[in-house]
Amino acid sequence: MNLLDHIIAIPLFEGLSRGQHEALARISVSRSYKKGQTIFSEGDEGVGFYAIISGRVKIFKLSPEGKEQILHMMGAGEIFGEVPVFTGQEYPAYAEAHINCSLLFFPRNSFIELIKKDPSLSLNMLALLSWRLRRFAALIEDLSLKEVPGRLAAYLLYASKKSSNKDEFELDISKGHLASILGTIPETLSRILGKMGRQGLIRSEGSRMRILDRTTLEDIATKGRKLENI
Amino acid sequence: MNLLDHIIAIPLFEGLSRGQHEALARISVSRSYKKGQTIFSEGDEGVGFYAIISGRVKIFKLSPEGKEQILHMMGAGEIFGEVPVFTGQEYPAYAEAHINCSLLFFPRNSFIELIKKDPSLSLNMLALLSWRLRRFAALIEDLSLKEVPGRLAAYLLYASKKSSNKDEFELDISKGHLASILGTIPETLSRILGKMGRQGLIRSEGSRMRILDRTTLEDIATKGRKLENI
DNA sequence: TTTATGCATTGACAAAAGTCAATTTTTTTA
DNA sequence: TAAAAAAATTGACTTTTGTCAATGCATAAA
Repeated sequence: MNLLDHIIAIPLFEGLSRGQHEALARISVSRSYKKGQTIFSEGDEGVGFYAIISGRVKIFKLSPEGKEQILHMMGAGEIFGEVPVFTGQEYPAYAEAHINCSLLFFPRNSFIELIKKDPSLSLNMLALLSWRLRRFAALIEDLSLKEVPGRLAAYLLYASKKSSNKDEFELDISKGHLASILGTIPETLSRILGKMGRQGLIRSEGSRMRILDRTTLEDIATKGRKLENI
Repeated sequence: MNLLDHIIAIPLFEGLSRGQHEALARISVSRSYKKGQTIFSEGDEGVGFYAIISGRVKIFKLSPEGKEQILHMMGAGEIFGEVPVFTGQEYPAYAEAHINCSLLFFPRNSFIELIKKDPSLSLNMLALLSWRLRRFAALIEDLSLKEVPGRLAAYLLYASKKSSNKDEFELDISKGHLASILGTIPETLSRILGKMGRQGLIRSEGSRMRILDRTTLEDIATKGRKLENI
């Protein structure tokens, strides 16, 4: 697959003209990262943003003690590092290759030039940022208004919907990472998964999950219903 | 002050031409809200966004039990409700007049027309959304990686910086609202303020706050240092 | 002034989540 | 395949935060 095809496959650039795609191809830079490699750190100068051609990228914050809160796990076609492109400041979080990654880098200045000439490109970008704000608002709501079982139930329902909408699915991240996404620690996650299993809500074998009682999970996720203490 | 002057005073529209300001004036609609009145609810169709001419607006999420998490408290010159303008969906949170408000409403379709003709307007909008993302990322970090004393210390330092950067300042919201902003409840906030007072970090008399030991507060806010148990 | 009304504070207690350490399981790689 | 490393689980315990109820305090209305 050549560069232009990769660019056309990025949803952010959907609906743009051939000429716009070519202009984007001209300013983009291909970069590869090995699993575990840092792409940028919080506080680094925001010199441009990235699109994922293949691989997965973890975006996260770190506490002083080293605990991480994952903000996103991103996959092919997704964009990250775009915030400082428009505020002209540092990256607000860390980005790390979760597996080997092939990325396209778009330098800030060239991209701003392009967008100035091109309102349709900026409308796509506005939609992307708005989407992200919506997801962040939901995450803030979860973190502050729900307890861990509620956040986990919401995640499981979301994950099952995302992967074919069947009751049985495979977690595509480790449980340690899931704990971080939920804003908790592996021990707590493990205990709650255990409780949910004992109550017949789910079956969890390694990364293989099966939802057994969707209704109760939904009540826990959205109505704040509690888990029994078994 | 007339409509055009109000529009010129909105930071989002900074740097735009006279003609652009006039176009914005033409599509805008003046609206007033009394203290406590709902401006929109989560789930309402996103028909446009608002700018605050005067007053304060509370943007918040509600848990099933009715507990609220404040996402923003906004004041004159600020913009809210812009997310569904670009994603074309519902408002993702509630907006309520915190005191009597005078607002300008910008209908979605007219605004999109304007932005399509005008890259500089969209660059301003992109910067605004990016700023907001940055703030949300910081809030997520606080909620998931810091305990309540850390979040409170960060808030106090921020509030003192915002209001003249002196050690003494006035809280411009009630303590109940502050608790919600910090993702906790008034009782917990009250206890932690008490502890901080007894340890000589702050003096809190009603809404009048004085910072006595900035260094320790900073350690609590950023390094996860703990409060003594007094 | 007196009486409401809403907000803030305090105490006793309960629940939720985190820490630390030990152990088991899984995955990696030598 | 075996050994080593990483990840997940479990138990005992602590800390943090929330709940409920009572009380105090201030502001505003009668």
